[in-house]
Parts: sequence; C-alpha cells; structure tokens
Amino acid sequence: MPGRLQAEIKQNKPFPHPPAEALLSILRTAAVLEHHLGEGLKSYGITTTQYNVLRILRGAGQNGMCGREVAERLVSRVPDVSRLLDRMEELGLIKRDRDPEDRRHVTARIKEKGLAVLEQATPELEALVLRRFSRLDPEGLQRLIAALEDVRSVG
Amino acid sequence: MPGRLQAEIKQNKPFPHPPAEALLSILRTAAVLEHHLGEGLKSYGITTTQYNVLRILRGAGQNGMCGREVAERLVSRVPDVSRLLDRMEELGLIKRDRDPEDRRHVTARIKEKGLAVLEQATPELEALVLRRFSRLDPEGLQRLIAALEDVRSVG
DNA sequence: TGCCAATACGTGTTATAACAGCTATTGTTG
DNA sequence: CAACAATAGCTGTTATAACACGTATTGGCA
Repeated sequence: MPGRLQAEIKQNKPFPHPPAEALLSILRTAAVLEHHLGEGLKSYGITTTQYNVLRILRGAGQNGMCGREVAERLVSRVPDVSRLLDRMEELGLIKRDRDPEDRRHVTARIKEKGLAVLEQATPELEALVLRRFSRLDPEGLQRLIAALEDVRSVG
Repeated sequence: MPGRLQAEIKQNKPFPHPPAEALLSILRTAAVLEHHLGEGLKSYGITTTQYNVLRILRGAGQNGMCGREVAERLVSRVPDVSRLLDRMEELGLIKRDRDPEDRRHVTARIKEKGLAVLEQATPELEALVLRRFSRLDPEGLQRLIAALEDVRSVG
C-alpha cells in the first residue's frame, strides 16, 4: 500500500523516512481538525481559540483569571492575549476588571453570554470529536496520546 | 499518573474522556512542532509554508506547477496561493510564467536561490525531526501514522 | 528610602490568513 | 457559432498572528 497521506497531498515519491511522514501526519491531521472545529463553531460566531478561552475561564469560575494565566493554559501559544480578550469583551462573552490587590493584573471572568455560547456549542463539538475518533478503540487512543506525549516531551 | 498534558496546560480537572484528550494532544503537538520548525527556518528567512512550497516545486522540476496544484499538495489548506507565491517571487525563490498552452494557468518554478535555501535548511530540519521522534521505535511510528490516518479518514 | 529588575499589560506595526467577489480564458452544449 | 458554465488566478477587505517596544505597578535589595 502506497500510503494514503501521499495520495492526500498528491505526493508520488515515497517518504524518505517514517519520522518525516509522522511529522506531516500530525501537522495535516491538526489542520484538518482545526478546520473542522472552526466550521462547527462558525455558527456561534467564535473561533477555536475563543472557545478554549471560554472553557478556561469557566473553569476559573468567579475568581477569574489574569491574562498571563489564560495564555499559559491555551493549547497553542498566543502572544497577543490582550487583543484576544479585547475582542471577546466586545462580543460580550467576558468582562475584565483591574485587580485592586495588584494593579498590574487584569482579571478576566466569563459572562452569562459566554457560558450560554459554551453550553450551546459544546454538545455539537463533543459529537464531532467522538465521530472523529470513532475508529480508534480505547487502547489505540491511549497509545496515540502517549506517542504524542513522547514527541512533545523531547523539547 | 495525572497525565502530563494536563500539567502542560495547567488543567486540574481530569479530561472528560479520552477522545477529547487525544484531540488536544494532536492540536498541541502540532502547535509545538510548527513553532519549533518555524524557529529553525527563521534564519533562512522563510516560513514553514514557504518551505513546503519549495519542496513541492523542486519535486515538479523544470515542468513547474500551477498554483492550484501547489495548493492541493500543501499540508494545510491555503486559500490565498496567489499572494503566497507573490511573496516567494519577490524573495527570488521562485519564478512564474503564464502558460502559453492554457493562458489561465500560471506555472511556478523553483529558482536557483530557492534550491539553495532548500539544500541549506533541509539537513537542519531533518535532524530536528529525527530528534523529535527519537523516543518512538519503528513500530510506534507506524502505529502513530496509522492512528492519525484513521482520524483524518472519518471526514 | 531610592533604585532597579521583574511582571503584566497595552500599543504600533507588519505580515499573513480568511473570505468574498472579479476578470480572463477555456471548454461545452444547444 | 453563441451563450454559458467551469477553471485559474487576481484583488479588496477584514481579522488575526507575530513581533518589538512602551508603560504602569510591584517587589527586592543596597
């Protein structure tokens, strides 16, 4: 079998070595998933990054969280959290207040509208994710997770 | 073990279910790899997307390739190939000529400078990739590739 | 206390991604 | 052959990512 990723990106030559194929597999799969998730969220008017921020802030509850903490918890590094939160505040999804204890911090909290969007969008995303991974059994999932963990932990 | 991805993104609660963890693993790993590759390419003045285009055009040889074909072969979907190729032409990496056979097509070809950049950058990237995947044995690599293939092929 | 580094944000700017719409060229079909 | 659809590419615009730098606030230390 010539490998389906080769067909997907219309590559004729065989891959020089498996690590390169694995690399491309990861990048391409992530691109596909990101695109798919983005499409699913489009009707809610938010991006995947914004969805993640909402989940993070919901997890923080009424205490809220400052911008740096949000940035640390994001899946992919975002060097411009200020304006990301700006936009979300404009959309009415979150609010921000300067922390009176340490006036350098700005504490962000999720608002009702943000919670509502999260609750509406999540079931759809869950279903989407379940379908995506439906061909992998529990053991396959764990192996996949562990392998990716190995890739990241090399640094 | 509480799972290292949870520590990485400072998540305290356990993941609701393995597919969600797998999804985040893929997205996060891709982000890390993309960033890492981007850093490696920075000294050559090109992005990972441009590097991919150079590889694609080198593969096409003197026949070159039209923009639509390049787009199809890219790892992640790029809806704006015209300006991507614009920039690469400005950098002197490629050249473009309108195809006299079918004047709708614009055939792109790699230039000497593009080949030179490719030859300089590739060994560094290869080393980087090999190190990244060094903790996976051949079987682990094949399983990873197959699992990601399963995820993509659900559509 | 006064200086200085560190921290957390904000801002300015450029580059690129994403989306929609437009033009030129070719193929198709009545 | 004329009209029309399909294809390939370009352009305009907005939004976002990425980077560098500036500002306010705090904490540490001589």
